[in-house]
Amino acid sequence: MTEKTSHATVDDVARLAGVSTATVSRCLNAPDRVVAATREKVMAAVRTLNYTPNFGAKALASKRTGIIGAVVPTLENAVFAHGVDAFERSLEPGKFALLVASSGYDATREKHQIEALVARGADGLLLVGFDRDPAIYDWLAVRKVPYVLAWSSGEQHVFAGFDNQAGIAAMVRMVLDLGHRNIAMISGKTLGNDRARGRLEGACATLAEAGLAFRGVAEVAYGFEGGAAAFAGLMQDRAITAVICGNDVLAAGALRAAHRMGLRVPEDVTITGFDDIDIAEITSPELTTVRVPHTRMGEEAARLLQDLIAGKSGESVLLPTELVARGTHAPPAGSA
Amino acid sequence: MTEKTSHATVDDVARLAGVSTATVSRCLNAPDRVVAATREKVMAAVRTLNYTPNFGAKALASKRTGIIGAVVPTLENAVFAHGVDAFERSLEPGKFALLVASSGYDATREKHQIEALVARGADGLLLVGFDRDPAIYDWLAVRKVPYVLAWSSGEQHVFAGFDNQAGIAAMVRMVLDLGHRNIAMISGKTLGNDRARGRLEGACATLAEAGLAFRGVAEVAYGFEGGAAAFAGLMQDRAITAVICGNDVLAAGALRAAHRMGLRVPEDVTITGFDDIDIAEITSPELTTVRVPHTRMGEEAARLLQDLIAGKSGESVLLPTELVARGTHAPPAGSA
DNA sequence: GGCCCGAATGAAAGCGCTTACATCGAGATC
DNA sequence: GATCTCGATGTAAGCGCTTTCATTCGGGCC
Repeated sequence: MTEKTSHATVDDVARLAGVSTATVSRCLNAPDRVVAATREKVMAAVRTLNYTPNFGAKALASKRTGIIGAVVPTLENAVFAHGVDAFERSLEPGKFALLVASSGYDATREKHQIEALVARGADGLLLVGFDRDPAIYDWLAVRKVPYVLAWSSGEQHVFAGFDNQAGIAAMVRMVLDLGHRNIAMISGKTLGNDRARGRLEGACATLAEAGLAFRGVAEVAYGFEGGAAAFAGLMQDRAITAVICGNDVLAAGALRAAHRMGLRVPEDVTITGFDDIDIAEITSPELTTVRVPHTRMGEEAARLLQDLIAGKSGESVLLPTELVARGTHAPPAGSA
Repeated sequence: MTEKTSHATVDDVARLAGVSTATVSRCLNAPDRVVAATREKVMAAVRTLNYTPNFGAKALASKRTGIIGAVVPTLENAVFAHGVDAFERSLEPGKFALLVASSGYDATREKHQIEALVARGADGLLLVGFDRDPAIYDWLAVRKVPYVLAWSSGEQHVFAGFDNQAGIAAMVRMVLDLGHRNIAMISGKTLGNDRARGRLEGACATLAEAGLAFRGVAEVAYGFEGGAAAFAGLMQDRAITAVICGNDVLAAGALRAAHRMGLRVPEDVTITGFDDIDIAEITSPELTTVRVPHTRMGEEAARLLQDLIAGKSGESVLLPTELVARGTHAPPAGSA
């Protein structure tokens, strides 16, 4: 039983090892700048005293915390959970740790969260998408906090993302090629959400190229319920033979609604998703969707951000999306 | 354009406001200990200088960081993503932030992560389950880091969780009542995982009470694939009429395997899950499972941990689980 | 009217670490 | 052999904030 309640400090270690505190510090942070024999002594002292550096003191003196912040809309969305998970795994172990905050898709809350993370000394930030008050970017610039944006692509900032417009365009094109002409879309909320907006716009544009327009568009909150309700609403229009969804969760909801309405998928109606998260493989039929490399994106974002923090310049990474044709698409019913 | 590159400090604010640094500090941390007029002056100065307290200095001087750490197996598992999300949302805003680390279900990695979080000055920790090297608990005790365990229940530690054994027992009992006698189980890896072990043991015990034993047990890694493969293997034994799964993901995998094998669920085989995560509602048929209040658990854990950090005593919280009968269960085929 | 009390504020001592700079020696150089 | 060089280590000055203790001042009370 150790009686002492307060922790050992560098001074204690230095005294025990018979060296100066500077040497102790060097042993811990730049071992190669210390001769082997000395290092042994110090490390032995560290072990005996069960010494752990004080975080606050370290941060204060070195002006670095080794903390990286991430603000995502919510971890309940598998897309972000996976991305963040991969991001965290790709952080140099022992050097960086991940501080996570969620905004609940609320711009004001996101701003607070960013401020909170920076207030906690975050060395860098991972943010989702581009849409946000320019003042935030200015504020980050003033404070010299590097950041990487993910799940989108653009020119003004460093990002690790993909092209939402191009991704959905490929899907819409496939649906058109199948022969569908009466198409509807279930989109996520586009306000302040460039991912949802990009997908909606990309889809509209592709349709326009073919001289068409959506037969109906519903913009709903993220979740199975939203997708289900929107689908039921849209299908009042019996002419519709295909429904493009802004993400897999919406599509899964739509699929469930279709089942309940007694509609056969894909015979009666084609339903497509976006993201290719796990659930896309366990619906029946399995979901035709657009694969987004969430894991890879998390990894690239981590690499990028660590580079920026190290003072290197970061080259944005644009990852490819890929059409995954599974079981929820088919030519429209009439086309025999 | 502000030319100054270094940030304002308490001294700058104090000087501008014409007060002492002590007063500035009070204004920021205990506003009611300062007279209104003074507070106004100080706050004005804070605004003009765009002042943000230095995190390291604050942590060093106050011996608190306002950082709470959480180590979960992985965020890819919706169960933990939701729990952590709720936990984070329940942290007193502005006061605490969440540092998340994942262990990948690896005990050694978990230990490193715990150490890393504590090294980063975590004021408290959220951990999953009980199974871990006792040395870790000792280490935390020595360092006086409070922690709360979740997703399990037990006596030796403060927890916010539920009874895995009781939860699965209810399910097994229902399956027995339905008339099934030839039952198998697909369990998650039990090594170092008290949740999986509790479920497996709870199920075995309940069966034993009825004088029965599992007709087969497969222990597989988390994931759809594991569930699917295990199901295919187990069903070599054509006598089996019901398969209890340790969690919903395994069950969804099993369900997919059943579809592919041409088995009808629930007519040919009953499949049950555990957790009641989102996917339980979008499989078809929808999954019969055991609901675990993940969100509530995250909230309770946050409350509990914040109490502990504040020096209050924490009363563990045992949350109830609930059987959710949906579409994947039925009496065995022969029982007409 | 003098005294005491408490609220508001100030002075200054750290908190534990990093790091620029100084120092010390031993080998290299001529 | 004296001087120079450079690597290893020590010295000590902060980093920016919180907090204890002291001080001041305006009333209330006898």
